Amino acid sequence: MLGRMVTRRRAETRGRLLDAALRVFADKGWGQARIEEICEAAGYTRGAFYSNFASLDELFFALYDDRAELIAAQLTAALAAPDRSFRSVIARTADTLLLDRDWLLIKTDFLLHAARNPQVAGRLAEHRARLREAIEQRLATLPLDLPDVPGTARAVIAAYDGVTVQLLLDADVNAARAWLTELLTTLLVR
Amino acid sequence: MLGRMVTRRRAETRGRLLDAALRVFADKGWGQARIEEICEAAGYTRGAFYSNFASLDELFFALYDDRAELIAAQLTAALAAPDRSFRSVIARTADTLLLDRDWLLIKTDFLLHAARNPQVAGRLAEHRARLREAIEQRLATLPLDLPDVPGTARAVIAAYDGVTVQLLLDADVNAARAWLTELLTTLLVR
DNA sequence: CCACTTCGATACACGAATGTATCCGATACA
DNA sequence: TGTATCGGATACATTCGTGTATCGAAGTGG
Repeated sequence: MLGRMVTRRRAETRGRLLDAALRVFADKGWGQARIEEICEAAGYTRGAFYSNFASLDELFFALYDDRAELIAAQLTAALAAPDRSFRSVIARTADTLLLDRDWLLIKTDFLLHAARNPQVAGRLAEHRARLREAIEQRLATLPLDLPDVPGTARAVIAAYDGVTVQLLLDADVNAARAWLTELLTTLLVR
Repeated sequence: MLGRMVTRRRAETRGRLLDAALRVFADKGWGQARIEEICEAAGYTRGAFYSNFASLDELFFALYDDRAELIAAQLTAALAAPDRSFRSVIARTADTLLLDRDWLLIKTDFLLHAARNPQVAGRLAEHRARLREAIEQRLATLPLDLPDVPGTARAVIAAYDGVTVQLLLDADVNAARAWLTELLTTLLVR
């Protein structure tokens, strides 16, 4: 299994499994997702799964890492773009962070797992640190004269997490974005 | 099973099962908690369980309702007590809301379940509505001259949810309380 | 104090999900 | 195009958790 050559067919299968897993995990939750269900959603049988992953956890971790990477890149890009006002920074940040409810579901599953397994928590902490750092750097460049940039960055993340809960419950992405925008404005403009 | 007489022994068993379930659910999570493990933690076998509950879900819902009731009562009491300053209101609110990390773990499990099952969401919405209402009423009596009381109440809840995530990750209750206090102060005093 | 009820323990049957071993078709490469 | 390797399907054994049926003991009321 080590140093295995990655053929085109193999990469294709792996990709389809990951895509299907995203849907199944979002739908059923990590704990209730079944290997067979993911395979079925991807159009394979369990043979394909065990040929590509050792366990469901391995698949979940791979999926989480992929997406976390993607989100971090998107946020960094959104923050790096030039802006007229910091209000537009806020708006774009809110849009970027609240793109995908499925991802929030999976992320929350992962959060719970991390909360119960300290060794898993590291992966999540790393991801959050990246986001926080990107936010801190952007905050420092805003014409806001903030007394406590790290604290403000943490407040931004807390607001994000708080609005995430709201979005998970009412599934209204637009309302959540407006709400996050309002919260961030309150936190930053005072 | 309907209209069953509740003997002392029965109430005792049910109570022990609920206590044990709280620990097991907090430890393993709803999806991974096994009936047998709960019975073992309570000092019974599965016979006792099936004599008192029809399913694990029924037990979980009973547990959730009990605790939600308790928390709501605690918060209402904390908010009702007379205070010199609103800063002390904030501090006591923060203390009340962040008493018990186990409860936060279970509540988050429930949140995820509600996010995926609209019919379950009602229970949670009801609980949250009670908390929000208690907060709104208290906010109205504070000498703060808030322009948007309902909005501020929602912001308070968002801050609570945001800090909850932080507490789940680093398990530092004192830090979380200080942090929530700071956030609430920022939101209210401006 | 005895008969009767209830509660929880034990034993059993069943179903679901997993992981592995094996096989065959597909794919890459000479 | 022939051949060797790889990838996924299939079948099987096994484990784990559930739910039910039954039994004995503790508790209850007359």
